[in-house]
Amino acid sequence: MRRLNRPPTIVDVARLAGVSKSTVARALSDGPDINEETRKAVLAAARAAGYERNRLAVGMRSGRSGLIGLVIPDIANPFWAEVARGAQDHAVEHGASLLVFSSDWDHGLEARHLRTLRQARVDGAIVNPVADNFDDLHRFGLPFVLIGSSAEHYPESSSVGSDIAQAVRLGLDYLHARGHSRPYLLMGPRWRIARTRFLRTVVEHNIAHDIDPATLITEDGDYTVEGGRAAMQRILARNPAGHIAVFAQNDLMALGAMLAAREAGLSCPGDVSILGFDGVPAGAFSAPALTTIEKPARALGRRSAQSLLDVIAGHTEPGRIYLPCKLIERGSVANLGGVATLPLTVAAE
Amino acid sequence: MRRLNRPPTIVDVARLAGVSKSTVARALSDGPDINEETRKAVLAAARAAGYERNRLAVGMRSGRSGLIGLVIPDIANPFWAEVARGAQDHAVEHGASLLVFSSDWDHGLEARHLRTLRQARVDGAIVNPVADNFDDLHRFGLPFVLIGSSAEHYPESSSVGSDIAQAVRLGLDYLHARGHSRPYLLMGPRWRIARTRFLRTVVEHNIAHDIDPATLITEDGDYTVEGGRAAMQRILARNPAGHIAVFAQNDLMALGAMLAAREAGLSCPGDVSILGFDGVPAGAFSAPALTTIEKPARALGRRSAQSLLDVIAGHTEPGRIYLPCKLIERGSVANLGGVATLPLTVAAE
DNA sequence: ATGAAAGCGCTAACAT
DNA sequence: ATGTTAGCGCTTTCAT
Repeated sequence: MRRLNRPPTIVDVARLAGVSKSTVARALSDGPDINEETRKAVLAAARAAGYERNRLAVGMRSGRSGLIGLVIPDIANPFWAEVARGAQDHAVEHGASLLVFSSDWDHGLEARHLRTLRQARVDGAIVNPVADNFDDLHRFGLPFVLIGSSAEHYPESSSVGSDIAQAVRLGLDYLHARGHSRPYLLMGPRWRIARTRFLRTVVEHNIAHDIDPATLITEDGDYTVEGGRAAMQRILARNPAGHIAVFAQNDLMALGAMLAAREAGLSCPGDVSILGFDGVPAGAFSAPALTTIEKPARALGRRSAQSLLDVIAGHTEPGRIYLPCKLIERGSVANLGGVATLPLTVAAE
Repeated sequence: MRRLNRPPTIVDVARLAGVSKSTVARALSDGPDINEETRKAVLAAARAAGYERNRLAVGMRSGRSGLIGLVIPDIANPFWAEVARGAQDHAVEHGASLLVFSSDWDHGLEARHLRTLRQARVDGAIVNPVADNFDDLHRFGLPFVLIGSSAEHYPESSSVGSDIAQAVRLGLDYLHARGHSRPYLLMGPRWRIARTRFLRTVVEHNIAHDIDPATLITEDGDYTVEGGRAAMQRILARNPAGHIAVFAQNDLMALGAMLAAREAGLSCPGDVSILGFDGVPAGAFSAPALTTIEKPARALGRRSAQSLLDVIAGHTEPGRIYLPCKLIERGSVANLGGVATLPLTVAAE
C-alpha cells in the first residue's frame, strides 16, 4: 500500500492491477462487460491504493454531479431542519449529497443561491420559493421540485406539501366536537398562499356545517410569537363573552397567544382554548402543552427528495403530492361538550 | 441572446466576444494581465450568453471544488441546526457551498459520510466526531476543523467549541448567589468528554469555595427528556429535605426534570430549582420558563467555518477556540437569598 | 495583452 | 472481455 502526495487516480489503480483505465472504470461502475475475476482484482487494487473516486471528474464527464440542492427559508428553523433531515436521508440512501441554503425569505438571496446551484451543476433542486413569482427556475432549466404550498401556481412542475385542507378540517372538526364552532382565526401574512388555502377550507367547512362564514373573525400575525401575542391582545380587546377558542395558523403564534392570555390573567384551557398548527417541539413543553396539528416535516423532505430523483431520472409525471397532517392532543383545548355526533372527517374535496 | 440546449461554456462566450478562451478565463477570474475594455466586453458577452461558470470543471482543474462538508450528529436537532446555519452563512459569504450530513451518533455512518466528502473533493470539513477515536480524518489528509468538545484529544488540529468551564462556573456562581450551593448534577453519558469537563470544573469550583467535592451528587441521563425525567425521579426517591436545586447538563434533561417535579406534585421554582444548559427554543415556553446557559450555537458554526477556511488557505495555526456562554435568566431558579457578596466570575483557569 | 496547447480524472464510443 | 482514444470545461504555462 503506497502513500502518494496526491490522491490516487484510476490510472494508479490500473497500473497496480495491471489493466487499462477503462477496465478499472468498468469495474468501479459494475458494468456488464467485465470478467468477475478482473473486477475483484481491480477492486482489491483500488482498496490497496486507497483510491476514492473523484466525483468532480465523474460529474464532468457524465453530466451527473451527484449533488442536489435544497433551498429553504431557514435551516435554523426547527421545521425546516426536519425537512432538511428527511431530504438528506433520502439523498444519502441514493448516493447523492445535499447542498443546503437558507433564503431568509429574501428574494434576492434565493436567486443568488439558485445561481450557485447552477454553477455547482447540481442534478436538481428542492425549493420552497420565497415568492409566488418563480419564473427564474424555469428559465434555469434545472430539474426541481417545489416544497410547500406555493406549488399551486406551477401545474407543470412536481411539488410536495402538507395537506392543509385536510389539516384544517381535522382541526375544525376537533374544535367543533368539543363545543367550539366559531374559533377566532390567527392567520399569517396576507400574501402567502398557505393563508388563502387555510381560509378557503374554513369557509367550505362552515358552509357544510350551516355556519355563516361571514361570522368568522380573523386576526393577522406574522408567524412569530410576538405576532401571535399581539393578535391575541387585539382579540381580548374586543371583550368577547364566554370561552374563547383560537385556531392559529402556526405554533409560534399559538404559543404567543397563550402567553398573551396568561398575561391577561386568563386561564388556558379554562377561559381560552388554543389550537396550533405545525408541531414544533416547544409546544410539548408549554403550560399547558399545546394541542396542535402536526405537519409531517421529515416525510415532506423525504418525499421531495424522492420526487426530485424521479424527475432527474426522467420519470416525468409532474406529481402533486399532499401529505396528511396529524392532530396531537395535549392540554390547550377545553372540552365544552359539543356536538358529539359529528363525524370526525368531512368528505374530501 | 441565444438559447442553447446545453449550458454555454467559455468557448461560447469567447466566440461571442471575439476572443480566445484563455482571455475569457482571465476576465472571469479577474487576473491582472487583461485589458479593462476586453474584460468588460467579455463580461457582457458572458451575461448575454447566460453563462454560468462550471464549478465542477474549475474544481477539477484548480483543485478547489468550492465545497465544504459539515458532519454533525443530527441536522434536525435545533442546536445543530443553528450551528449549520452559522457555518452556512460564513461559507456562502465566502463563495463556498455547504454539504450537510447527519451521523446520528453512529460511527459507521460518520465514516461513510467522510468518505463521501472525500469523493466529492470538498476543500475541507467541519466535524463533530461521534467518538474520541478519530484517526480516520488524519489518514484522509482532508483539511478539517473539529467542533464541540472532543477536540481535546487532537492538539495538532484546529477546533471550535463552547467554553464549558466558563459556563459551569457561571451556572454555579449564579446558583450559589441564590442560595443553592450544592445542586444535584444531572449529567449526560459517562463516556462523553463534555461530561468529564463539566464535572472537573464543578470539583475545581467546589474546592475554591471550600465545599467538599465528595458531597456532590450526580444522576445520569442520556441527554433526552425521558432521561431527565427518570433521573429526577431517582433524586426525588432519595427523599431530600428542603428545597432541591438541579443543574442539568442539557436543556432537554432539565425540561424532563421539570416534568418529573410537576408530576410529583412539586412546584418549580417553589420546591425545586432547575438550571439548564444549551439554550433550546423550547425552554422559553415551559412553565416556568427555563433559566439556562446558552451555548453560542450560531457563532460556533460561523467560527468553525472561518477556521476551516483559514486552514484551507494555509494559515496553519492549529487554533483552539472556546466561545463564551451566556446565562439566560427566566423563571426556574428560586432566590433563596444566598451569599450576596460572591463575585460573579471566578478567576480563569 | 492575448492566443495556443496541454492536461486535471473520468466515461463512453470505438476498436480489437 | 479488454484496450485505445477522444473529449467534458476549465486553468495555466508558454509563446507571441
